Amino acid sequence: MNLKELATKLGLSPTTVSRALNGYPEVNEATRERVVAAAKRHNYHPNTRAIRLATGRAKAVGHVIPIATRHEIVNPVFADFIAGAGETYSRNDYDMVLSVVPDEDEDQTYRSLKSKGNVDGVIVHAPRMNDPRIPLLREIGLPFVVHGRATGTAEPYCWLDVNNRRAFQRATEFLLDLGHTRIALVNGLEFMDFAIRRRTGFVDALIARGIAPDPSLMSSGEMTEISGYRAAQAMLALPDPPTAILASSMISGMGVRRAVEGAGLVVGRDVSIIIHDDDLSYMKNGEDVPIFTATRSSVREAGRLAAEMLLDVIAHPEMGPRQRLLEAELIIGQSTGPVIKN
Amino acid sequence: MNLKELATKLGLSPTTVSRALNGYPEVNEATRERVVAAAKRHNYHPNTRAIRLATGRAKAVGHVIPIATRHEIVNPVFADFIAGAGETYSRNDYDMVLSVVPDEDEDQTYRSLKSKGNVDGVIVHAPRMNDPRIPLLREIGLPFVVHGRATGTAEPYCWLDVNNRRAFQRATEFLLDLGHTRIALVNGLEFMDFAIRRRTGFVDALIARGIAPDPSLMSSGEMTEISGYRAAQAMLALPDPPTAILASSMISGMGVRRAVEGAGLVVGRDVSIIIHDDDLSYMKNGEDVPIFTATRSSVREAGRLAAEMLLDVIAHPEMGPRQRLLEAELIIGQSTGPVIKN
DNA sequence: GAATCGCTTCAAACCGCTTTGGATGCCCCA
DNA sequence: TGGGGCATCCAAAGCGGTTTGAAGCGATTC
Repeated sequence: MNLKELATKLGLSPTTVSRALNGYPEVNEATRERVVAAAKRHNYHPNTRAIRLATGRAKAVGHVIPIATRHEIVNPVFADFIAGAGETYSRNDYDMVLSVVPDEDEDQTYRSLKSKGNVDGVIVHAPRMNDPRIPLLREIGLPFVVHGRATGTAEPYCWLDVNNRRAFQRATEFLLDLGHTRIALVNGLEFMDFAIRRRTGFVDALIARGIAPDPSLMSSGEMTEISGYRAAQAMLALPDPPTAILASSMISGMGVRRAVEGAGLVVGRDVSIIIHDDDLSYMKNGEDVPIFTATRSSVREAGRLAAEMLLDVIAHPEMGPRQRLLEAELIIGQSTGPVIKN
Repeated sequence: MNLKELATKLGLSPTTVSRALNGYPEVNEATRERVVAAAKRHNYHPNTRAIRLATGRAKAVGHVIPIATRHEIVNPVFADFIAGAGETYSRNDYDMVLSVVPDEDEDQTYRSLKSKGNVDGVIVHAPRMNDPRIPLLREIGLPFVVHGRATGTAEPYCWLDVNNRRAFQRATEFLLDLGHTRIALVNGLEFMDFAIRRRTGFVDALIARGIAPDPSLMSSGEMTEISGYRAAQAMLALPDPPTAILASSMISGMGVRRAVEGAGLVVGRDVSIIIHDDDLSYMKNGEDVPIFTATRSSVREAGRLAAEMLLDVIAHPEMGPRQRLLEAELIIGQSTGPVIKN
């Protein structure tokens, strides 16, 4: 069943039927009801391909996933973000198209997405310092929203980010207030923008209390269990080991916990741990793992909001770049406690 | 730059230009080269929306992700599968569209995907027994490939699956050969088809050796760390605890390991563990976690192959349902050893 | 009673490509 | 020398919607 057939069946022109279904004002209310009823009865759904050609809009949004950087993208955080964004798209009748490409093709993928008209906009994932994708997308004129920020980019652009600096600053202050002075950071890869900001927050908080950051208590690596384990294990073997550790994710935090327990120490008593909790839907802090003190910010919610922002940018590009900074909450769990004096 | 403009610039008709670019034989080779060169020079890319309308094909494949079942779908296994399938789509110039919908809307989503013409086919994820999606998709005539199988479905359909039964049977036999007789299964949710098959393989192997399966050594639940931990912990507390445990995933296997170590036992000596390893790209057995003995089958490769199968079905529907059964390999790691006699 | 106006409706153009059904020119052979 | 065959190329008709410009018509206005 297509428009023309439906129109014939109703004894109306395609024009009127189209307008009736799309809520245009210049059609008689009685006619509209007749049309809507017939559409439902005949199970008529306008052909998306035709709509797209006629309107010149794709009604679709792209997410480009480079695959050589194997750890940072195909990961649970990404899956949750996608799930959140997908909810927004479904609600707004947009398609979400994922492009999985070798990362040397990423540029070309954006260009062809634009010139072939597959999508109306894209979400940029995992920004790095001076991320080249931002000037590229501006140049080719493809609307975009960055999940995170890219330090070093001069021109304003759309982004949605968690206040990573502030979150880690607060977490560090919380540990300092508990009397800890030997505090370690098990960070993500520090070419990622979020990791840079987290370290900044951590360092700032220490300096504000007159504590010089100790390089041997700061590590950077992939946010895996083993990576967290190794970093923590090495630090705990130092002559002057940390009494508190900040981990950049729940996964690496689990590695940290294993290292602590493996050293015969008790989490929350001998060593405090604070993690950053992305509130992953398949691995809840306190439900799927024993509860950690954490800076929490739902990455799924971030996906929802970033998608909303993108749809808004697509609908109203004239309104200029939007930005939004989400604050993480500090959840007090059982993995932290006052420093033990001896 | 569109077809008409390019044709004008070349002094040719759109017909000829289109044919030249699409490799049709009825165009002079010299002309074709001229056209191809001009297309490249002007960076011409045919508009996807127009192609789709004109050809009546979507050049896109759908993956429907229901969201209420929070654990089973938005999980790392799914992300890896998607990544694999996405590679295939990119190579074949197909779009991958993800629909994230509340699971009560799943039926309606398939129907509208079909009638609105957004996709040419879909992949069905996480099949259950007598899965209603299979008759539905057949009814509405949307080509599909199931990742896994649905026990109870009479009519033949396309699927790609790992031989879960055989894999768990072999793993169990391996443990039996090491002298274990108290072997436990920490399975996934048993309304999922793959979990049913794994249990079957496990039970069959025991019975073949004259061992009656002990219900208290068989658990079923979500494949999370904590779930594996709890199940193993309970089993180890039994009067006659297992000396070997089969875990349905690496994640739950890590929980099992933690329970074993927490009970003061040594993995691979006091208690053997075998996991099923989906060969996840962000969490490699032996690289990101200490090496487990495992039944291994790459879910990412499964994604690649399932996508290829689907594209093939779309291109040649007349060739009927295809099926493909992948065998898992048995990887001998350090988490298994002969039973200790006492 | 003619001109005007708002409310409805429609015919036709258009989006940018593919594809059908010729048309043209040229060579070859009877 | 005329007709058939082949190699090229093109005009025009879709694909299934949206959108522009205009028309029909009863009511209102002067």
